[in-house]
Amino acid sequence: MSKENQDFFQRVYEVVRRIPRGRVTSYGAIAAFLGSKGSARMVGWAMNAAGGALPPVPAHRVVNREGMLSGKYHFGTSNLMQELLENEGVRVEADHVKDFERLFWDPRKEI
DNA sequence: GAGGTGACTGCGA
DNA sequence: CTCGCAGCCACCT
Repeated sequence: MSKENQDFFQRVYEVVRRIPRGRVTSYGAIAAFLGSKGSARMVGWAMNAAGGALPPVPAHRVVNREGMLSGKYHFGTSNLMQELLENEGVRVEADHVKDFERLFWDPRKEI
């Protein structure tokens, strides 16, 4: 783990923690905001490592570009991610965020 | 040291 | 319209 990697992870966490309650964003949007445009996978990996991060990172607010809960199987249980979202007022149907375009939070515009 | 994998995305067939 | 492929980069075997 190099120093820059840690920094990258920290930046990802910082952005994710700024996502307002009841809103969502995409891996690609975060990657683009951090300057690693084509590295959406790294954002996903950062979420994988976010499990033990403090303060906690609301990884459930990060979905893929279609609003699909692609990472739900990385949570404790497969339905935990959806429950967390619905608990915040985000409607989820068939693993898809409803009104995704309306709930989408773009760090490039909001920060 | 080399090859495979993946919480993604965009483009071409 | 759906399906497949290449690019991306850190981690795991």
